[in-house]
Amino acid sequence: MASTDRVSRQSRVATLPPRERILDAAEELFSREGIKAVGVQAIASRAGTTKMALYRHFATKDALVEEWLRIVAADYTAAFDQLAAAHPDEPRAQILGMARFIADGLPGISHRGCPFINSIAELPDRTHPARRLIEAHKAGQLRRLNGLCTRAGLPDPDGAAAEITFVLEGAQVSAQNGSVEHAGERLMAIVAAVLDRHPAAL
Amino acid sequence: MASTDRVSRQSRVATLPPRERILDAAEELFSREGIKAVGVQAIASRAGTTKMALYRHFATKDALVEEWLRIVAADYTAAFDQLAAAHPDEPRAQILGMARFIADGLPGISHRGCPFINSIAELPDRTHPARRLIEAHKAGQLRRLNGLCTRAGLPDPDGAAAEITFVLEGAQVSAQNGSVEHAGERLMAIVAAVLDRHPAAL
DNA sequence: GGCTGACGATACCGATCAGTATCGCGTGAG
DNA sequence: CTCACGCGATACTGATCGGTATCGTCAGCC
Repeated sequence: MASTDRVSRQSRVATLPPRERILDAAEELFSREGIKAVGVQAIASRAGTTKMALYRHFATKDALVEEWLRIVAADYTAAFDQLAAAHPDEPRAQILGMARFIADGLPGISHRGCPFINSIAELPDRTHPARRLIEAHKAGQLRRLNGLCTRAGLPDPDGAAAEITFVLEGAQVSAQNGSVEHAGERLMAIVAAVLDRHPAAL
Repeated sequence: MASTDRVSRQSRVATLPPRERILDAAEELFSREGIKAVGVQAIASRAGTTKMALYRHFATKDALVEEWLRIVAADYTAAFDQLAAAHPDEPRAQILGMARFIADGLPGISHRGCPFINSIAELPDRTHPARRLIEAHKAGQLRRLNGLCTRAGLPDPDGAAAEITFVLEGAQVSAQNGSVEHAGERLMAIVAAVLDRHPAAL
């Protein structure tokens, strides 16, 4: 009856229950090498356990992939929710905060890329649960951006939300392939310009 | 990379030499399923030949991947060169042409994504020849855009080139994951707005 | 104290992978 | 005519894949 709820991201790795260690190992390896490139044996080894233990907690490798992506998506959502709570009536600050969150993440994922963009490349089947999860997450993110642009009083909130989405995704892709330097600063400048293009209603 | 090119190639599959049939099959399967998901046997079968014939023309699977990406990159470069030849002294028209080229390609790759973005996700090793090829291609594309923005008289050509790059990449990602509707129209409107934001020097 | 169930270790399964060896056929060049 | 060679077909190698079976051990709980 061990609680499966989120344990704060502290380095008590050695004492973490197997399921959490497996998810940590999966996060590490899937992000670094890709889904198909990583075998369940490698994940189990890095988690300091065995394949059998892994399969006691996850029915299949696909289920583990799905759970990993679910956690990543939840982390993003939580960060954005926190932003919303910190700036409840400042949609512009929330949008800039989201951009800052992505921009600050760029060095960390540098040359490796966004887990969603990378994973969807390995999930061509649109009916795959993990792919559905990614698409739902991206749709929700756009919906959030759309609401913020509307509340920010932008004249074309749909267009602005689409543009910001493009720029956020594109910055991650360009940071990964190394073509654009200082992608984070560029990203922030562009999003700020989109907002500055029209007077602040709030 | 134009779809008409691929179609015409495919309709004459029966008469093409084995090497070309293999490259066509690789294009089809790698784009649709991903690199790791496709075995050399599947490529040979779809090309109407055998693994042995494949290995007579390509030393390894990696070499075939590399050659495929080289062709895709060359197709993009050829299309942009053609644009440059058609509008030699109209950098704005060239930029819009590039955006149009990407926008028109979105429905074709819909929900499958750009081959470069997808492939780089499966090539985490930055020293891999195929990855080097992608990075060089993307760097060249940004260089081209940079030159065009400069010649178009934009006050901040580096910033504009980065923004257009972000938007082009982001549109492809968003079309793939299905979050943004009418990504092509959005893309064209944004690029046009970037250019319209400053007076046309040419 | 005795039971239950999670855990680690190991060995195994069938399938598939990239890559190789071999052989027979056909065709085109000398 | 003949010889060489590209080609298709088949069979094979050794490694690795996802997933399963089995067993000994140990910790918690009634």
